Amino acid sequence: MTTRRFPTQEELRIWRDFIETGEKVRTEMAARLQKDGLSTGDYTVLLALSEAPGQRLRSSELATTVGWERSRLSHHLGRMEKRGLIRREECLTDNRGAEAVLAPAGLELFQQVNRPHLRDIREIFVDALTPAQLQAAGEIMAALREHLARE
Amino acid sequence: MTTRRFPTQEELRIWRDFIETGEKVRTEMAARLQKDGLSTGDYTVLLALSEAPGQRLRSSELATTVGWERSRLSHHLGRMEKRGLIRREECLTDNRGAEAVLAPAGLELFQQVNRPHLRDIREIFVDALTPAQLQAAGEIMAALREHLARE
DNA sequence: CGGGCATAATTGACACGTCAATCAGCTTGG
DNA sequence: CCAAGCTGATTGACGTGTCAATTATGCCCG
Repeated sequence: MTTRRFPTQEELRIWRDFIETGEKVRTEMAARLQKDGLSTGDYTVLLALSEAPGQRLRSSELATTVGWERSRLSHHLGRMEKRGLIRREECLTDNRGAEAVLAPAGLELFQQVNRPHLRDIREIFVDALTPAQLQAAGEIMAALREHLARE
Repeated sequence: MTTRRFPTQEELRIWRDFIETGEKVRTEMAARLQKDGLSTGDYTVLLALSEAPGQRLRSSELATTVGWERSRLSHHLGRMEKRGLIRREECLTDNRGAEAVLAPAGLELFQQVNRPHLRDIREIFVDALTPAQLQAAGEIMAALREHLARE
């Protein structure tokens, strides 16, 4: 069987659904977090730091942990530092390096926001799907990711 | 049975997978389109206009067609107009109104990019999934969307 | 040792998205 | 008819993301 060159109408519809629904879900979650003064990026960084030993991480480790490009992280840390959520320290073992450290204000805000955020995940995502759909979603995401990685 | 307040570890893992994988897929597609000089937003607008009668649409219709907020569309059309991909015309039946019209350069670029883009959808998305997964993906997106709408 | 390359991180320029404010023109009820 | 309010669209400010260039340091090999 030859590989079809183009997607069918139905495949296209699902692709667009995938993109648009993903956008809507992210937007909704971003709006909810925003009410507590955090962007999704802020939350991601605070979560990673709060789980790190000493609540600090090298910039590059943090970047791979959250799956961001270096420069994106650098810009984001700059904004978070300005707001007092984190601070930066020099790395003792590598003078090129920098460490991001969770600041008290950042920790407090994170703790304040975390439970409501988890509830929102349940409300927006988990409660929308049957257990079978949830599992299928996990498998689909894994398949997409794997496929992307091998290109 | 009482509703659990927080997601389980597994549910949380799937949520994060959903967000991160979606981001990776969109980023990959955006990078491919970018090689031809289009953002995903550009493509969305060009597609909608190219399918519209007279290749023109009122701003507000265009906004609902692509599912964007007005101001987002307005900014985007401004950028596309500057590049000569579209132009704006006044609306005859409503003096407040504006119409976006596909410009020749926009049509040409869209036609040039469309087939490669469709191939990319197949490569990145359709080919990564089994037919069953694809169908499941469609159902999952529908469920999420429906759930969001009824909040 | 030291020149050249790799790596850590930042920066600047620019595209993008959201929010709140604004402006102009339509519409309607007293 | 006209003031009040609604609607279509734009704007400015700001946070965010990407790309390319830059800075500074580490490291390796000749």
